[in-house]
Amino acid sequence: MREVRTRFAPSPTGGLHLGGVRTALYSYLFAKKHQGKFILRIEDTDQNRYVSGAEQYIVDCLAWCGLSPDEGPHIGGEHAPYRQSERKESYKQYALQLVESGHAYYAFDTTEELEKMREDFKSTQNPSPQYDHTTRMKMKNSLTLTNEEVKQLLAINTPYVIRISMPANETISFTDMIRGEIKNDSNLVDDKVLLKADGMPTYHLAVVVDDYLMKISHAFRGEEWLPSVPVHILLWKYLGWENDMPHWAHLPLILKPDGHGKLSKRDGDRLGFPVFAMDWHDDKTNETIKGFKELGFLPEAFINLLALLGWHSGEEKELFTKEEMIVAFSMERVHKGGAKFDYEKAKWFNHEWIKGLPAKTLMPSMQTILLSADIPLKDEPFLLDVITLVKDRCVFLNDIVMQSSYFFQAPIAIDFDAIKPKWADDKALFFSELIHQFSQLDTWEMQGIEETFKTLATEKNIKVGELQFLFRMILVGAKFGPGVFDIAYKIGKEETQSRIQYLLQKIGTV
RNA sequence: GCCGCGUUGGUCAAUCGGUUAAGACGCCUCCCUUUCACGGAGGAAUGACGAGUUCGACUCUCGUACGUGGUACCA
Repeated sequence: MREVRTRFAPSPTGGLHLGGVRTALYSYLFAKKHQGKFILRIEDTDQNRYVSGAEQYIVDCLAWCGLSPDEGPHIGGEHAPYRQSERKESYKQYALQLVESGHAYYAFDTTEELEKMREDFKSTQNPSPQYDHTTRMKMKNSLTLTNEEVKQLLAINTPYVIRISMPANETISFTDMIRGEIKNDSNLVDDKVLLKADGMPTYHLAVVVDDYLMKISHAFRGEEWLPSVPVHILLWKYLGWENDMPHWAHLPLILKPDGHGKLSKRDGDRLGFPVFAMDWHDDKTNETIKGFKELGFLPEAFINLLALLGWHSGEEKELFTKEEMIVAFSMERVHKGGAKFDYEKAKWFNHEWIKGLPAKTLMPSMQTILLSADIPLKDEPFLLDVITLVKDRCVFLNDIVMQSSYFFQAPIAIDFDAIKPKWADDKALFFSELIHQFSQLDTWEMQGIEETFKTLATEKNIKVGELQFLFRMILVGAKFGPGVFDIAYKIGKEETQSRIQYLLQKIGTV
């Protein structure tokens, strides 16, 4: 069996969305499962849609997800270059080879002439006429022109494209790894442009040539490519590479959670969740579109949730590390139907991952987040303890700010509305007495704090629970966080006393 | 319009001819906790429709409906 080589071949036109990352992920998992190589190829054949910075962004996203390619434009490899714009010259010879063998032809039609043809042949039965076996003989191309005329046009540098000549009455079939045998009628496929007027290949030519040259064994891509497979199959055949053709797999689409359609880049803002792996800044509109990374997703959770969107191991397990996925993954278990993206489930994956990872692993990223939120951090052992205490309450990494800031500074806002109904003179007395009793403590240990608190409550004949609630409001300022005695212990005796003192003063004035 | 692909609870999904049709997310109830979570125990909710094959169909076949993709010198 030949070496497994998969590729991820995005166009650098903007942010990398969920579907793209998933295609990369499946390609990566499949390659790694079979001890193969995962290649990144940049398909920048469309000059008009090219966006500078997008390529580096793609590389960064893959790195963040832990899907680093074995070969690619930024690292090289034996089949370099990996950027199609840099391979421009090599495509033309193949296009010419096809003209030579009669499987392709020159077409000189202008945009206007093409539009006119579409207009002329338009009917209710056929609202979108194609450049195909029914119309090609009415157009301006090397099939309708004499050899002399063609030579003439070429000699005076008339712009031209090279189109594939789709055969009539052929059934083109192939086996898709996910969907099984798929048949297409060649009559229904148009004469796709292979080489554009600017000399660049279209996707159709480029993908075949590069997959061949780069020895790709398995080609995965989105389901939207299914209709053009016949063109690609024929190209492999006409170029004489049939035996080297990769195994195809067309991945199901990721759909919008509401309404209908393929999940698009614009759905993010509209529906309030990210669709890009990382923040994407659009220079044209000067807008930044939020990414999963910046929103506080762990890369482990991100690829985990993506993997399960269209693939299922067959077991009940849902949480997978990348290594586990490599072992469990198989193309046979990828679904045929599209999946609607569910952000709630995505959050659940992240929450599970945060709960599952040790505080130490989480610390670097959480530290960065806290620092950028201007939280006055203490030493690392202290931070580590705090993270251990609160991480289970964080759905996003960024939640650490809200969940832990009161460990580092007195609460900025106190929910007095929640306190007042429960406040009374005996409570005030209790807390001022508590400050005093805490002062008597030789050591500041959790057990001692709790005992002191409860003994005093019993003495004063006040329900412990009620006092604990108030104590929480004093220390945290709101109704959340871990056990109050944990918090008091962690922030220290002085700070605890000072927060009680502060409230005692404040409560009289509000 | 035509062509391709698809269709199990609201969502992700198991099942590969015989089950009370798993499990997860979300939702609801209760327990734990006078906080927010976590955790625990329960609950509601499903085979698009119609034929056919078969002793038996969610599973196979066909049709219909619906969804989705394509129908570019974009990928």
